[in-house]
Amino acid sequence: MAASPKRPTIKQIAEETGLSVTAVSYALRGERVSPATIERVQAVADELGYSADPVARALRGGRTGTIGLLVGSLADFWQQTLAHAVQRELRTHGLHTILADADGDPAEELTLAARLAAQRVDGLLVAPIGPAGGDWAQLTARTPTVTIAGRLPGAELAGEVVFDQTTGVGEVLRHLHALGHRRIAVLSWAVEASPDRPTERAVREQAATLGLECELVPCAYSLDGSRPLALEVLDRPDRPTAIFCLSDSIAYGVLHGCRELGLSVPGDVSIVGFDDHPLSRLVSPPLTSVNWSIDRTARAAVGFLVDHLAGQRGEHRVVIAPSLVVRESTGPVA
Amino acid sequence: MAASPKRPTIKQIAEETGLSVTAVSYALRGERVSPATIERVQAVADELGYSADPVARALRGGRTGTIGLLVGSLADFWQQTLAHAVQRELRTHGLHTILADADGDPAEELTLAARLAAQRVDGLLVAPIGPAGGDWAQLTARTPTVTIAGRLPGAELAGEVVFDQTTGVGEVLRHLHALGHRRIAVLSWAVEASPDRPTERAVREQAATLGLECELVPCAYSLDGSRPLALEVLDRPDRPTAIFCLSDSIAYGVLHGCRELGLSVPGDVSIVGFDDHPLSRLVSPPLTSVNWSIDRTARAAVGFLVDHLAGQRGEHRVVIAPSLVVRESTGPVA
DNA sequence: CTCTACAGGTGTATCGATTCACTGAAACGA
DNA sequence: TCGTTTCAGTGAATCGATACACCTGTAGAG
Repeated sequence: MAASPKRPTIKQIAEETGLSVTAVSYALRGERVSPATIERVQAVADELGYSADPVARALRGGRTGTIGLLVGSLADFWQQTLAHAVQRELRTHGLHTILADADGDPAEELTLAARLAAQRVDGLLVAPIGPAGGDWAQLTARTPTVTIAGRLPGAELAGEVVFDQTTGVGEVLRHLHALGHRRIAVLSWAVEASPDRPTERAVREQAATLGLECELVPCAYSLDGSRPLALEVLDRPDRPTAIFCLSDSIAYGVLHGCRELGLSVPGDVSIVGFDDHPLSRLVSPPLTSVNWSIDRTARAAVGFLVDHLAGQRGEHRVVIAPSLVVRESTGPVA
Repeated sequence: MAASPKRPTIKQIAEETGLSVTAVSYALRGERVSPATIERVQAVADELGYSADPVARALRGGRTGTIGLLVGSLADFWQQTLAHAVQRELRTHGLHTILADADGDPAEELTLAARLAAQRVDGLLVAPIGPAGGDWAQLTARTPTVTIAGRLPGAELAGEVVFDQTTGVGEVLRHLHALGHRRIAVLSWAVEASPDRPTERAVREQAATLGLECELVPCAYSLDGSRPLALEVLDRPDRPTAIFCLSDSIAYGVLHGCRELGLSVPGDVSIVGFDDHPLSRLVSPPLTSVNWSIDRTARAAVGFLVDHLAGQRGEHRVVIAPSLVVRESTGPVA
């Protein structure tokens, strides 16, 4: 093979055209120099297949056209879908994506975000798995940051997409209450990291109001994490009549566990999820869940960032309303 | 808030310690300078919270510790899972990931790969959606590249993870044949882009051998792409008795279509997938599919790249064998 | 006919880290 | 004691693009 030919630089164009590097730089952006020069430079650039080196440009301090996306756990199906939606939305704005995955470890989030910022992303989108630790003040002061369904301690935000989890929890609990359920297990993730998340608080408060007996069970975020837990919970003598999972991924594991135990859903136990992943209508039985429009979420988050980058400082907080989708995994208590 | 304090640089450490920038640079890597100096520099670096700027380092030409991962379509559930597995595997080697998503457009793949390379990734992992267009020779000569289940025209590879699709197709067709199926629709993706992929060729050849009537139907890669197609195929008077989907995502859409039409699976029609996504055992009915171990795939691909970066040029091609997982979506023809 | 303004360029410092070539001093063998 | 090697460290160039300060020739105003 030929010795790897280096990619063309602005310097080569300068030599080719007999101009100075400076002139070429301006010409490529269509500034200051004469139309004739611009055209000549463009021609040579096209011929050489030139494109500006993003690394050099980043070092100098300009825009990189790249946004960092930090997700709490790519093992979660919903966050996978979110990642795709955000990536696609960014692309419509001509922006590229760098994805980092904390893989379920909240302690990693700040580190990874810092790493993304160091790569000179123009902005940061963070969908944390729980209230991350550390102090985000410095980082967010330097890099415009938008959160998606999560809080960052000390952060100064360019935008915020909030899920109205309180209302979502309320709809689920009222739905179960109306079906006659009184003893409910709630599988929640990352509880150790943050025992007092608004979601869990909402569960406790609204359960009390409705007179429900709700037990919060900490759970791993993944399919395989929730299955053994489900087996344990369902094996008890005073088995709950319904299980409310704070993510669809968890619910899938529970469904699997029920199948193993030979329990019928919703005959023996009702199951509710909390993301409404596209596949939730296809699992067996189709999962009752709470939908937060992923498209609206992605569009809002990216919109905030793009506006901020364009210098527009307007409204930068949106609340995504939940909508309970009742399918076949919930039914009246036996 | 305080005016955003810039991140500490090597220069600041130099001033703080009274050393030259050069000395600090060496000290931070523990070379050449005296142990006492190394310790002093380390202390100051820790105090300032210094970490080397990856962009500056990249510009200079060194290793960046970052690998680019290009996937053909993040809309596909299997590729989502792959992305996560690869990301996690890279992390065990201390490597970071930049993810790019061609979003189903094979023409985008080369462009995005070039963009990743321009970001100075140390290596490239490419899971293309089909034989991508363009000439990959230049790019792959500059950046070590490993392919996952796909071919890149003109590429010189650091490694290659191949799926033995021929055998996989054979197992599926023999399974269906044994159940009595003779008229089968095969839903395939990205056919326009590459009508003669090995997979499709295998379908044609082995169908002929077994005496099966196989119709290849081009299909979009996503859930919502395959549903309408399924409706169309299943609505024909000479409806096939089985549908073989060349990805689980496609199969999910078909399952949904069957449900809408009130067709029973596998009573009225058998369905087979081709990735064995983790959720395939949970959909209704559980999907018969072909499994290619994602973990082994990710480990092999990353292994090739890591070895190549370490200068070891050994075996760099592995074939992942398929394993047919028979579940409840296939049954004897009525 | 001079003075000014401006279009159209060029030279050079800069971003942060790395690395080659070099220097001054100590250490060492003969 | 002299010459050489090693140690510890410095200066400057480099990677590619950008932006500020400056320079030159020409056109228009007075």
